[in-house]
Amino acid sequence: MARAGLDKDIIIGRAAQMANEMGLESITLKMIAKEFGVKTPSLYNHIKSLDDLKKNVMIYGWKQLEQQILLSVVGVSGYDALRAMCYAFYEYATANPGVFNAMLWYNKFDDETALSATEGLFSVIFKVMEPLDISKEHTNHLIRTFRSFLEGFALLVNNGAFGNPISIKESFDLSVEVLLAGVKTLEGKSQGKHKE
Amino acid sequence: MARAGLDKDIIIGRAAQMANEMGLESITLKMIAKEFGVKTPSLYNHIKSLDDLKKNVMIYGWKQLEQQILLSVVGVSGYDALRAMCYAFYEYATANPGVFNAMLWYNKFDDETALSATEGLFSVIFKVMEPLDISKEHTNHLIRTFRSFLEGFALLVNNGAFGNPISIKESFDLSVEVLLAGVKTLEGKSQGKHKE
DNA sequence: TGACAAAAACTAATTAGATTAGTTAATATG
DNA sequence: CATATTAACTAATCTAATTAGTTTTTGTCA
Repeated sequence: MARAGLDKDIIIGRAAQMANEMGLESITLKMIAKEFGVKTPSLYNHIKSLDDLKKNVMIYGWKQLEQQILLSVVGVSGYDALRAMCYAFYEYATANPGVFNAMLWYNKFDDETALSATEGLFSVIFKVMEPLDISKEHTNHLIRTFRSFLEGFALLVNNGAFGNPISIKESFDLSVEVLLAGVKTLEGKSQGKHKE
Repeated sequence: MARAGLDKDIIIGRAAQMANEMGLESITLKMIAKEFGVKTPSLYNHIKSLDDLKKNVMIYGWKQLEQQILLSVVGVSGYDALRAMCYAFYEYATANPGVFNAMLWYNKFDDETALSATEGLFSVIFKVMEPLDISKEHTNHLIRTFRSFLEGFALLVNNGAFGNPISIKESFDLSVEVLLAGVKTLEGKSQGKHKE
């Protein structure tokens, strides 16, 4: 009955890795316990439930992604920075499909922890978009535009839902350019609804 | 032991409805059986498994969506038709969150049935985009662009992941205009990589 | 150092749900 | 009407999550 030296972070890290390897839905507490040479109920000394664990994997993912995105924009600015963030997102999401899956599904806003997991990322994105000549309100909407596209694209790639033989990379490249071109059309405009 | 008059389509329809009401993940065979006043194993006379049922809900959804999209473009053409399709997608996906969820998750391309569920929809989209002055190859990529954005946006809305107080409808409106503006920049261009 | 509180494992048991096997009753078809 | 098929049933199995209650380590402090 020697102790296995487990703790919450170790379990989260391993669960994340296993989720990437075999799919988020496939991981079970039994499997995770086995990885550590421990019986299933022992995990409950560190986590609240399987659902709680998956939520923690979600937070873990957003933190990692924030780091990657941060790295991607050092020394880059303007539309190039926006583009760089898109690629960083895509690379992380497709390289970590299980974790990304958790990021999609446990990312309800009603959850305080989920909120705090993404607020750092948001402030980075805001900083990158600030120098563009785009109104604050448009920027808020555009973040949703990009987020939707990026999460949707990665989801489809990870699920193998793009069946056509045409190149996925080219689709991504073109999509990003189309989005950026669309954003440029908003330069200098304030939001339409303003009664100024 | 009177027969309940079940058949596959009836079960799929009810499962779809229940998925919309309580979430795809929450439905169980026990609950569905109860709805019909039948014991759980009886369902197996009509479906192969719970997973099979969810896959059928997915197909059911794509068929319904195809109808809605078709309706949305009668008498409309060009960019207006593209815009109309976006709105039809959004309305269907958010009005049917459980079914949409199934559409996202069971839509692997490796599946013959999944393929056939969406090919009708694709041909509609192609027809709508044909009159635009956009190369065939760009069109293929752009379909992925729109699909990614639309699935991503609806996913985020349905999950309650947009926490900001800013209007979701305005975000969608702006996003669609940004995408359309981006698409217009491709008019008249053939794909860059061609060695002609 | 030794006692003890807290933490981490464990075993045993419960629950829930999917699924399978084998049985019986209703229905449709000749 | 006879019978084959279909649809329902009961009983049982399996898997996984979770809880309760017990034992063993381990770290701390007098």
